[in-house]
Amino acid sequence: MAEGTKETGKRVRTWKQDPEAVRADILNAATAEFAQHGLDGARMQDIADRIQTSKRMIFYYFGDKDGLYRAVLEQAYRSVRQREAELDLKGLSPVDALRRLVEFTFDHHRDHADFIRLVMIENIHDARHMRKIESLSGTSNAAIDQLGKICEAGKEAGLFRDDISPLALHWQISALSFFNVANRATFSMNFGDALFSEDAQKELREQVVKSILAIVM
Amino acid sequence: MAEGTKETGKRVRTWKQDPEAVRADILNAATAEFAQHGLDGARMQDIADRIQTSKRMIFYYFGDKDGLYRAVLEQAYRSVRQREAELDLKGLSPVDALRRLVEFTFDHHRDHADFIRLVMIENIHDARHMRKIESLSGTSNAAIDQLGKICEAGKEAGLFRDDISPLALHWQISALSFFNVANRATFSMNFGDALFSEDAQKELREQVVKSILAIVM
DNA sequence: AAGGTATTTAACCGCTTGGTACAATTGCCT
DNA sequence: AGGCAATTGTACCAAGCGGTTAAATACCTT
Repeated sequence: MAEGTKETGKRVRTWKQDPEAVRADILNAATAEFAQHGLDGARMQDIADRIQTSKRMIFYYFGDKDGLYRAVLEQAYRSVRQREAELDLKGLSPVDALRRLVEFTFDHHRDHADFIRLVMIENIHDARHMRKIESLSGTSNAAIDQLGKICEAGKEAGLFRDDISPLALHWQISALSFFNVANRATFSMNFGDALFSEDAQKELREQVVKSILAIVM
Repeated sequence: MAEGTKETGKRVRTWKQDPEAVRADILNAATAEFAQHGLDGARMQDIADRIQTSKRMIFYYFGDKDGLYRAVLEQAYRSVRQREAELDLKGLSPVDALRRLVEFTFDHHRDHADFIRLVMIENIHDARHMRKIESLSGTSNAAIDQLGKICEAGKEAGLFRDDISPLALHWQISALSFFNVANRATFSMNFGDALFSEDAQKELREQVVKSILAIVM
């Protein structure tokens, strides 16, 4: 095992059986494990078993369970924020931009259930661990800025109301997109899974778009 | 300790130091513990410590940790459904009834954070435990019926659109009310806690009402 | 080639935790 | 009075778990 010839891409693989790759593997395995079982439910041994490594290595690279969890959380947030930043709304009218943003958020949440679950888990812990991560402690966020710009443009064009709060708007977009993924299990249990077919999801997404547009117009 | 003279209310206290009260105490303590720490994070010893009883009694009454958790979940859902059923919308116009229902849901979620947390936890477990509870396995639910009646009345009065889905409507009401409580920690972390002041919450609630009304009208 | 450092393996450790064995106690019934 | 079943207290256990010790291995430096 471990031909020791994996390529990270940049570095010429100085020697090591590519410790950065091991680190990355552990991080990904841990992400899956934590997302699936929560912080307390996750097992270090099971994380090691997901890849070809030993429990020892996890402690070697991440210190302890909490450190690993924090690293997972940090990477997850960083990825999401990056993908958010990549959304290009230039050239779109305020209405189209808003629609696009909502659709993107709705789809993005659906496509990244692991991230949603990590956020659920972190909320169960009252965001205790997030708070310790410096790179996440800032209250600034590109998502709000993006939304703020759309709102400004909309107001100037006389299309949107004057009293819109980008923050409250984001709150609502997030709420609907988040719930759709986070509470699927219990919602289905209580009311059936009719809303989660592909067709129903499309309708739901459109309902969300219309809801948001109704708020600003 | 245990004067052995507690009154449950009805029964004349045949003998025992009121085992039903003990059972109820355990259930309440367990509810708090599970809501706070999750299924895996909860400690049987800590539950016992919350009241004047021994770990032994918990196993005596509930079998094992899972059994206790299921009992907690069942009681929580039963309470919520009962309170939902007590909401009286008779005599209100469709619009007023819907507004009232939304406001009730929003407030109810806020007032029962423990229940919300239990649902979050159960979703992390893909509703695995709920599924084993017969009294919850039915897909029927009074909330939808109530909403269905309002929609019917609204349509007949020519106030509501024809193509409303009570289920999708409930989904949206739940989503907004749920997220407000469930994701408060991470949302505050990311965007500050401006939306969670009393005033902002009132505005948010009104925004939710308007959103829902916009869908049906 | 030798010394040094980063990485990896293998075995191990002690505490926590869910769960139990067993006896004692309590009140009811006959 | 004495048996019986429900309830409770005490002490305990085996397994699982996060974390560690110690030593080997691989590569780099000089």
